[in-house]
Amino acid sequence: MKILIIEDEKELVNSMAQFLRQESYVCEIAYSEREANEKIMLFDYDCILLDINLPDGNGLKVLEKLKNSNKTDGVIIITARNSVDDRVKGLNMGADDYLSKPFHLTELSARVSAVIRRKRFDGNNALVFNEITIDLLGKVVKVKDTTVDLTRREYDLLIFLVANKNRVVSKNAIAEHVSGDNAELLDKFDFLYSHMKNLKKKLAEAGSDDYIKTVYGLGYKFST
Amino acid sequence: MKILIIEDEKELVNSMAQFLRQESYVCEIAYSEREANEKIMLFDYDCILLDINLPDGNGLKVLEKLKNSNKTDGVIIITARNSVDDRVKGLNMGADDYLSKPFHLTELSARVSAVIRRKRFDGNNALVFNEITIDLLGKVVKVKDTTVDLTRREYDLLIFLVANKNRVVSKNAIAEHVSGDNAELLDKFDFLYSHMKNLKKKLAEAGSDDYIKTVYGLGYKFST
DNA sequence: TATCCTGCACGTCTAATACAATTGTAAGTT
DNA sequence: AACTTACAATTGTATTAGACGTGCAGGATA
Repeated sequence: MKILIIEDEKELVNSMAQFLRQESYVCEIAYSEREANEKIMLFDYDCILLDINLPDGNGLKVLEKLKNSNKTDGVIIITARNSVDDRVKGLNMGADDYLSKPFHLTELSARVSAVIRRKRFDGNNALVFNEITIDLLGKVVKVKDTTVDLTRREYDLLIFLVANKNRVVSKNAIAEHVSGDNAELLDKFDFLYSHMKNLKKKLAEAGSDDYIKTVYGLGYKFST
Repeated sequence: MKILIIEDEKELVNSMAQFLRQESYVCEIAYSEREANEKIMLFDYDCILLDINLPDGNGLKVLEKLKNSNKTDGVIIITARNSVDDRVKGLNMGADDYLSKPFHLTELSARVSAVIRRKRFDGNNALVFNEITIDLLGKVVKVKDTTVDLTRREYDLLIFLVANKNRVVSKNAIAEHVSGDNAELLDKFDFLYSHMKNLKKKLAEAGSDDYIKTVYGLGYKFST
């Protein structure tokens, strides 16, 4: 899962990013409205953390732009202690949640997780595809009652595919979403092939059908 | 175990929190309805102590909100001396227990413990996982009749893992729940590693199987 | 005082990625 | 059609960063 943090206080950003990465999110950072707009137009994020008070503009403009495009990113606005006004405006403009400073990082993490579940998985805590069960909260994948021990990357991969089920997802999209590597992605899919192989293998060994289809030249598709 | 105290009399709050911390609970405090609502929505608590008479609103509203969301936190309402009415209303709205002022701190502690057992452990006073037995009342852990002497932190750790059995709990979550420390530093997991090591060692020495699995990069999981 | 908590330094080991070799697919060419 | 060619994708192996375990010691706690 990929998160964009739009916030200019570097110290705060760093601790946020560090904490969320520890929770296995992929984090990117924008320090200004300009940067934020660029990133938002270029990439998809599962959740955007938006500080309303930016140095070079109003954070609400970022939100407006986002909502005018047809992006589905979840948005949590971050407001100063008592600016109820901004908070209300933000929620009216389609933000999914808010958080007022100062906040605990665990609060942040909990909210992010909730927004993502709401946006990507209809608010479900668990997903079921015939014999496959995924406990999103416990991060446990099962095939007919036998637990499949997945590594972090394998789990991320599966979740991303499932979040886009019945649609083909490109390798670029996967790579970016799972590893967040901004290095030139040209032909850098080796790691993806590896994880994909291991994921498929583990699922197959546990007795699952092949729901992950490779679409030659395009990417992969999780279909039911 | 984590408790939220919603109460505006600072002196009372302090003695409650101090006492409960000595009983090795992690305590947080909300002095108003607003604060309470924020915290409740953000965090999971094992038990919430709710004073009905708050300065900025009616405590019953907090309860209502809590029960309308699908949170599982246990609730003990605290009422003034003779307000039978509030007490009845509260219980009807799904509170788990009540306590009328003034009360002994030992009674408070006992009720908290009871509510937590009911909520988190189906009302059991003891948990059994094959050869492991945990006496929640006596805080005694046994492996096949031999008592395992755990320190406070080790015990807390075990209980937290057990309360989330068969799910992966992140190190962040553990640290928060067990120590309540919000210091956000790079090496903040060292103490966790230490306690985890000692806990595992003691259980193993007593002849227990390895129910605590480390999920590399994600956290730990107690699985049966 | 004795026990326990927590930070530090160092060692170990897992899993993530890079690298290399093989197989599979879909075009074009004759 | 059969063959060729250019990649796409799979698979196995090697390397390495970083997550985790461990022993120890000073300091807190009770």
